[in-house]
Amino acid sequence: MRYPPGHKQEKRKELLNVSSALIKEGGYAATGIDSLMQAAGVTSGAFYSHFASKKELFGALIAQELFISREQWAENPHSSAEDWLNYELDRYLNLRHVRHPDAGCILPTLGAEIARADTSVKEIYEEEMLKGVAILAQRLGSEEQAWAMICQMVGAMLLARAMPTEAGQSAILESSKRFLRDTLSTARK
Amino acid sequence: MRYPPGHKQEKRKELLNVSSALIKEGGYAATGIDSLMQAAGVTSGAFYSHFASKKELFGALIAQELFISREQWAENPHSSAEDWLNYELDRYLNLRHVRHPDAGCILPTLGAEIARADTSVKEIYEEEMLKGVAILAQRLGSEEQAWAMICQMVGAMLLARAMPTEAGQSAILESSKRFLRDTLSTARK
DNA sequence: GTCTATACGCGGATAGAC
DNA sequence: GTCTATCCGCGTATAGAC
Repeated sequence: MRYPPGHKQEKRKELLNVSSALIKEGGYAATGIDSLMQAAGVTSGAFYSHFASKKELFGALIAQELFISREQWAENPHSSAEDWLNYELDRYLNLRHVRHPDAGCILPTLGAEIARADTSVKEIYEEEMLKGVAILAQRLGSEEQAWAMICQMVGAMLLARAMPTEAGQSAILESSKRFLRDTLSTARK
Repeated sequence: MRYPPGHKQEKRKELLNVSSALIKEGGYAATGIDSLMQAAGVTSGAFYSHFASKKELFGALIAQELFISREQWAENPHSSAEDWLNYELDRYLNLRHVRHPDAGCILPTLGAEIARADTSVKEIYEEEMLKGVAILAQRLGSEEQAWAMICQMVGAMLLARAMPTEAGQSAILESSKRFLRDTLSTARK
């Protein structure tokens, strides 16, 4: 069968999207290529027509996911510093995000596995993170505050997801939200 | 089932200690019982004389590790709020901790896997975390600040460990440290 | 309690037909 | 490109000897 030009690139992207959700849900190490490809409607053999290895998939997944995260910042409609911040805090630190890691930020769910990965994977992570911090620093006024905001949100999501009850999850989310709202507000300057 | 005699209790604790280090290093799912028991000098068959399953080990590991973390807070020699805080920030947010997850806090390295575990495991996590937050809240003045400090430190360690270079790791650690130092200082009250 | 041996399934990756 | 079939190793857990 003959395929239209660009078909392979599109198929690769499709496999990547399906894999991203499943790996964010179940973890990188724990999710096999078989189940990823089954979810995409092909067999595991087809995987290697698009990726050289599972590690390459991991790197591509990180780059794509962090790119998407930055795009979401750009969609924030508010111009005032305070409104912009509140919008971001509500978008990240909510129970829907806690319950759906497959559709959320890659950092709370896969950060520890990136830390255990090869240097080649970590370099992709670094490059994408530095782009994000640079953008955020323009909004907040300093790179220090940009890193602090990211660490706070990622840590809160990580610890909230491990809580067995909604009450416990909310306690963590709301604490971090109020804390960032107070400490990053322009009123402090 | 009867409770084991003292000798068995000690052996169980020894297995737990060895397992903790290896699992914090390599991840819970990725580290097999074979390699854990090999490091402890026994065979995998012996494991099941002390634990009903790998999940039970995971729960016991979480309880023990979070207990140890609380004990470390108690060892802080400073009485003034500012000195106490600076001591904790330096103890947690440093490059040695980044480089040695096997000897460090369980939350950055295993938090995501706790989030994916059974409710029984999460309940152990919740119970131990609430004890810790209560202690920290006494120091900082509110539970909100206690949660915020923990989330910030855990998030910073998670994201710093994924950085491929020491410079990148330090940028994150120092940002979080200065941020918490400024925002949690008693001067704000 | 700990050992050896084993049951049984899933992991990543490859070869060759179509 | 995708399929089926397969290699080979590791995963948890159990059975039975000592």
